[in-house]
Amino acid sequence: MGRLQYLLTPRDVAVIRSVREWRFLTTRQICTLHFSEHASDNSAIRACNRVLNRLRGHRLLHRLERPVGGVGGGSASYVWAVDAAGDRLLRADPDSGFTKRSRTYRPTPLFLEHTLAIADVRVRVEALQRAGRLEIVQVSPEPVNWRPYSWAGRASTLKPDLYLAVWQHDDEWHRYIEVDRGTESLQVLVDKKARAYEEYVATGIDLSHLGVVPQVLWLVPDQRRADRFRAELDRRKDLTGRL
DNA sequence: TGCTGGGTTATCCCAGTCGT
DNA sequence: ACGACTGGGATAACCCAGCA
Repeated sequence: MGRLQYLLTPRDVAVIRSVREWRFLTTRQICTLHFSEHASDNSAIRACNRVLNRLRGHRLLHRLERPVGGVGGGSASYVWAVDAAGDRLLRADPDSGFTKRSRTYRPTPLFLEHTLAIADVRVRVEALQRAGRLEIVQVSPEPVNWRPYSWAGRASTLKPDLYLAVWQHDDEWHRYIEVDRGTESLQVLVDKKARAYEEYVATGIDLSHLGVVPQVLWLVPDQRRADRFRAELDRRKDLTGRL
């Protein structure tokens, strides 16, 4: 690994770190995050592909089988994960924060879609920052953003999909983000997830640590799902729904 | 159902630039 | 001079929508 380190540019390492941090990223997402300085989108995507294939050649990154389907026509982007050498590289750096070994595995399509959707939120926020619309203060994926807490004498862990703090319009916004792909039943969503948020906020942990109580942002596929989610939330008399 | 056009993305190839 | 990187044209591969 020692020699390989000297063959890598800071951008190479940043790409590997990003992929490890978000578990899976598409070529397009990596391009938006790390190849924004090119003259055109075409140049950026070409440069991105070259770098990704070079990293794949060193077994730093692993490319998943080409996913069939996709939105809006065209072949879907490749999906990337960290390969064995990339994982060793990150763990060799004590400052990277990655200490546990990450094994390459074949994710289920549902898990992959959900993970990529979360990463997509992060990429879109990055694009908004570049456009000068906001300033990212903190963005934390799982498991960094997990919040252990104790409720009614039982130990639990709040597991948001994403934690986001941004500076916008002279105000700092804190949000827990839940990305719903419409695949889980609304009852489960409300009874497990929404209830967990209410319990966690009631402990007052965030208020004492952050000085604020972040709201929960639920991202749903369409308006119909949003309406049904709201109705399901309103049916629970013990949930305030103000989060 | 099969064909066609249009849109998107990946890849190949060549030329130019830059650092060593 | 050489290798690595970058930019851009051309083209292949793939999917979707519309139409007969």
